[in-house]
Amino acid sequence: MKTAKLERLQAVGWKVGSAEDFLQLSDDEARLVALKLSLISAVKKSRVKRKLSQIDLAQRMKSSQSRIAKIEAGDRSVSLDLIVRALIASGATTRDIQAAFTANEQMAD
Amino acid sequence: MKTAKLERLQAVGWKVGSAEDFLQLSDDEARLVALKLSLISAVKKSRVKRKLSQIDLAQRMKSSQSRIAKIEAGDRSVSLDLIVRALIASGATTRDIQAAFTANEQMAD
DNA sequence: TGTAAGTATGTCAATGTTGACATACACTCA
DNA sequence: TGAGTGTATGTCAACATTGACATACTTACA
Repeated sequence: MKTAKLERLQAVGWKVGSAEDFLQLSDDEARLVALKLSLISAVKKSRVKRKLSQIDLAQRMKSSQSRIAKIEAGDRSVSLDLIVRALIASGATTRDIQAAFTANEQMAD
Repeated sequence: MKTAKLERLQAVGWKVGSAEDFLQLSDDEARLVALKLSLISAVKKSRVKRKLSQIDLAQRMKSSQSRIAKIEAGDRSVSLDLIVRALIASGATTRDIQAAFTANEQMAD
């Protein structure tokens, strides 16, 4: 983005926007979505690997079976926070989490 | 947790709870907090490295300067979602994000 | 000193996320 | 068939998070 004439305008503000901004935002958004998907599949993989039912996992993280189902279904009412909490509660190691990110790298861009 | 006499009781429910549950929850909580802190410091590192002001970064992710400040201050009104968005928007590579997790591994357990 | 750029903190209405619950669906076993 | 176990989906009041704004603090530079 050209920072020429805009510098004075944006001052304290910041709502400038441009096609480039939009494109980058789309790209970033895509990266975030891909990351979420990777972590989601890691949750299910980790849970099943440890032979935990959705109810078991829900107990472990003081949540409910329906929430776990929504996590694994990729319901949009589920935050990244909750996904990572589920991943940790499912017994996933830090290495497992990193692996999910690695898988994500292949999907991104 | 012993699944003996409880099996019948929990049935559809799942609010059983125990000292072990509590301890594990604390541990999981600690892991999540440590992870957040790692990502937060990665955000600031990445932003500064690329010579972006908080306003610059805010523009990139359609947020506001005050939110970026709160992210970096570890304000508890900030979600993991927003931290990761900031990390991505700051230009951090997937490798950078992984590095943040690696740093976290040293802090965990 | 002053002024400009960057950062920090408090507030709040709008929006997003949560556990909980009901209920439906899928599958296995007897 | 029916009972048991596990999973999926819709709903909602309570609670959490958001961008936006005002304003204060901090440096650096002249």
